[in-house]
Amino acid sequence: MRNDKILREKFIKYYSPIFEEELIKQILEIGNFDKIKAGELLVDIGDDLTHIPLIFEGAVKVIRQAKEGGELALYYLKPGDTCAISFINCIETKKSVFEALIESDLEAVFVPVDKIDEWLVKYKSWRRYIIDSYHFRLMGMLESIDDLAFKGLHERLIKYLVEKANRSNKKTIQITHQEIANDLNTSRVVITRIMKQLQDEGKIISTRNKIKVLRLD
DNA sequence: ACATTAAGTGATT
DNA sequence: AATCACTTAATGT
Repeated sequence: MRNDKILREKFIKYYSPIFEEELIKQILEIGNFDKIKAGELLVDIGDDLTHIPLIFEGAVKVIRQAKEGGELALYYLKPGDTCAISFINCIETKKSVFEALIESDLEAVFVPVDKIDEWLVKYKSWRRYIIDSYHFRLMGMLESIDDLAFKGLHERLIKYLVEKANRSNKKTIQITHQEIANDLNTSRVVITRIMKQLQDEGKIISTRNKIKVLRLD
């Protein structure tokens, strides 16, 4: 539509080692290249999914929402990822059962549904990519279930902070206790208390809207 | 200066 | 580990 040149170059750089040339050409021709700002809602529950994103910058948080208020961060999409869950949604023309929020400024190419299906037959690298994506998403969710079932909040919080810091490659993350509580499906007070404990142990420095992760990874 | 939002805390379940 | 009820601190207008 407009000046996508930089995005296209970035896409090529990231995906040409994975996809065969012909497929790259196809995506360049058909895909919608887009940038989306952090904080925006990419997919809401009930949305029709017409495209899947191939990400090459930023991160997306996929959230499960309970009917009555509760929510839980399930997994995160990073550069190189796509969400094959949305792919099956597309094929079945069902509505999304998850919410997807842009965690950090996103750059991705959006591929329409019908092409996904077509390429599965046509390109080996695409098949590999989609199948792997399924696998990774499943493992991501399994990990979330394990954490929820077998780990205490203390441990879950540490992991949350470390992973969040790693995703952005920064030691200092910008977030409130309330937001963390939402992602972990607990209350703010509990997060505040554990946070204080971690601070006393010298593992983090917590100030308003900011947490500096010191020695955890 | 005042209002709003984030974080800290004791007591109770 | 959750909830309540309140306090204190930081920030925006």
